[in-house]
Parts: sequence; structure tokens; C-alpha cells
Amino acid sequence: MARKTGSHSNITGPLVQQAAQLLFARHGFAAVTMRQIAAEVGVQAGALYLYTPDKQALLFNLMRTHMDALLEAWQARPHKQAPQDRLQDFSRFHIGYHLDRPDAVFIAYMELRNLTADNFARIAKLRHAYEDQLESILADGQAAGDFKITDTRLATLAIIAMLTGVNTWYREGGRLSRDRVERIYWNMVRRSVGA
Amino acid sequence: MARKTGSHSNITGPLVQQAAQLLFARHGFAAVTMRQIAAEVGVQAGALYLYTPDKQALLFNLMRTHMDALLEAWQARPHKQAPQDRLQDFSRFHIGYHLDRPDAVFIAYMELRNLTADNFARIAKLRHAYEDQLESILADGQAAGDFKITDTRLATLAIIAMLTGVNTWYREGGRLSRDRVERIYWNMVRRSVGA
DNA sequence: CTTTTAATTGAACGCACGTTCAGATATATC
DNA sequence: GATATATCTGAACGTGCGTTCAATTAAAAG
Repeated sequence: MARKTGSHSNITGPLVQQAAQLLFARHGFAAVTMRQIAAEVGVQAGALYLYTPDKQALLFNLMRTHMDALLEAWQARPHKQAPQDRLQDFSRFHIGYHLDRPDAVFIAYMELRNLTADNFARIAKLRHAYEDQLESILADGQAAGDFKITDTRLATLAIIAMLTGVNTWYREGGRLSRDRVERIYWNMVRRSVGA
Repeated sequence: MARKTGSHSNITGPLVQQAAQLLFARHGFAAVTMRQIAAEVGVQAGALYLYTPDKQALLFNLMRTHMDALLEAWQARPHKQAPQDRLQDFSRFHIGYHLDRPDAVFIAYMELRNLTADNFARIAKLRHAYEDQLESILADGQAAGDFKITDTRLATLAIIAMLTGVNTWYREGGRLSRDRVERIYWNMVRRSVGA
């Protein structure tokens, strides 16, 4: 029986996550098969189970890793003082970080309903923690009299929705540079909170 | 062979669309089977093919119907004159109309990638036409000196993303009434365009 | 009541799914 | 080079998929 000389790598774990991220983002979790992921990695379907207990864990780990990294990246930033500076920093960080990871962002927003109830709760908690970072900026600015916000919770959700929306249309090499987009959005965010 | 006395209705067409909408919104297009849709209607899977050529057409028709109705509902409104009044009207209309149809909205945003290329292009065209309704308001207000907008296209996308975001968190009977939510969002939209 | 037409069933088609596992192959250790 | 260990294959398991269609049942027409 003729046999191909398969080279057994040993760094396949990250490659599996990477392939799953690509395919989930492109076709959706439910539409992607384990065999497609295996083919993307260059391996047979059975081998995937050396690196993940099942398909669901693959999805959950992608989301958890993304949310953890997002929170950590934000908190690792040098903290500004003035609420307005902090809000500008958040706005530009959010746009930039999300534009750098379109696949992970897409999955984190679109595949929530394919998580088990337990896994969904864990991801929702992480998302809430991120939203709270923005809300505390808005609350501080409001308390200091820098912002004029009717409801800080609604302003938080509105701003995040607005900023994340950039991912749906921005393409590298398009009409506007990233820096220009970030500036324009920051301007709208600033005005929306009355600063 | 024992046989249930099935009552043959003859208004099953709309019921199929309704069942598909419910299930697609809840579980996602790819995760829903024709047998589940049939069960929701109270019929066997084969009978669905009296009302749709295939599963894809079911999805496309849901989206097309939704976008057509959205555009028509907006255009059927009495037209205001002043850009600021038109923008307020659009903001409140968008929130209200979308909150009334969470399933259709969810599908229209989440299942785009499950459309064939042809069908996707048709839906994208309808969406663009709706966005243009807002953009022309912003352009008119800008020309009249009522608004201070850096880029009307970006402002259009930002505002729509912000308004549509309400659907992800609003629940009837929650902390804020619909009217209050509409007012708060209108306030943020107004400020974001410098009016 | 009889005939015609519309609606529906239930079984079947070929295919692909997620997952398991015995056996084969590659790498690491001595 | 022999042994031990990690990695991977290829086939198989039971299950369910979208879709088709002859046969059946209900409703409409005469």
C-alpha cells in the first residue's frame, strides 16, 4: 500500500486553533466540519482530538483567549489621568485592536449562540468586564463635569457598538487610513458624550 | 396501519416562513434542519417543498422581505423638513422598527455569509439603499450648516451601528422604557453630528 | 355521490457528520 | 541500534442531513 511520507510536526496545537479561527470566521461554526479544519492544518480528522476534546471546546477556547487578551491588552496600557484623554485612548485602542483581529472579533460576536450555557456565561462575564472599563471612564468624566451623559450604561453600549461597527466595513487600502478613521470616530464619540 | 387524522390547512406558506424565522434566529441557519422547521409547523419535512424550492430560498426570502418592508416603512412616513427633525425621526424609527422585529433583524445581520453570492449581492443592495436614506439626511444637514460632520459616510455607518446595537440588550420591562431609550439615543446621535 | 385537484405522508436516496480507536509511523532517550 | 513515547492515519460507528417521490388523504368542483 503506497504511503505518503507524512512529517509529524509537534506544534500542531496552535495551528489547530488558527485553522479553526479562520474557518469559523469565514463560514460559521455550525457550517465548518472537523474534516475541513483537519485539511486546513494538513492532517486527518482524528488527529485533531489530540489537541481538543471536541468541537465545542475549540470554539470556546478561541473566544476565551480573545477576550482575555483584549482585557489584558487594555489594562497593560499606560493609564492616562483626565477622563477625556482616557476616553480618546479607549476609542482608538478599541478600533485598532479590533481591526488587527477581524476573525477573532467576528467569532466573538457571531457565535455566542453556539456556546453551551456554561461557556456562554463565562464569555458574557469577560465581555461585561471589558464594558466596565469604558463605563468607569464615562462615570468618572460625568462626576468631574467633563461629560454630559444621560445614562452611562447606555452610552457605554452605544459607543462600543459604534466602534466595533468599523470592523464590518473597513478594508486596508481603502478611502481612509486607519489613523484618519480613528480620529473621525473619536471625534464622534467625544461629541456624543458632550465633551 | 393506524393513521392520525391530519387536518390539511392551506395557509401553510406564511407559517413556514414564520417557523424558519424563529428557528434561524434562535439557533442559526446552518444549525437548523428542515425537519425541525417542519415540526414547528406541524407537518412532515417533505411538505415544506410545496412552499419553498430549498432551504437557501427560505433564508433569502426572509431577508429580502425584511429589507423591503424596512425601506417601505421608512419611506411611507410623513417627510419632515428640517434636517434635525428628519434625523430625530430616523433615529427613533430605526430603534422602534428594529425592536419590533428582533428575529428578522438578527437574521439579516448574522446570516449574510450563508447566502449564495447572488443573493448576498441583492441583500447588500437593499441595505445600501437604506443607509443612503440616512446619509442624505446627514449630507443635507451638513450643507445647511446644521451639522458638523467630518465624513458623512462614516457618520452614517457609525449611527446605524449604534442604533442597531439596542437590539442586543433591550428587553421589554427592563430598567428603561422604549420611549426613554429612544430619547437617550437620539440625544447621543444629535450630539455626535454636532447639532 | 363521483370526479378532479391540492395537500401531505412516510420511506428512501446518497452523503456527510462528530467522534473513536487499533495500528502504523515518527521522534526522543539511552 | 533498541526501546519508549508522542504523533498520526484510515477505517469504522451510529446518526442525521437536504431532498425526492409514489402513494395516500383531504378538499373542491360537478
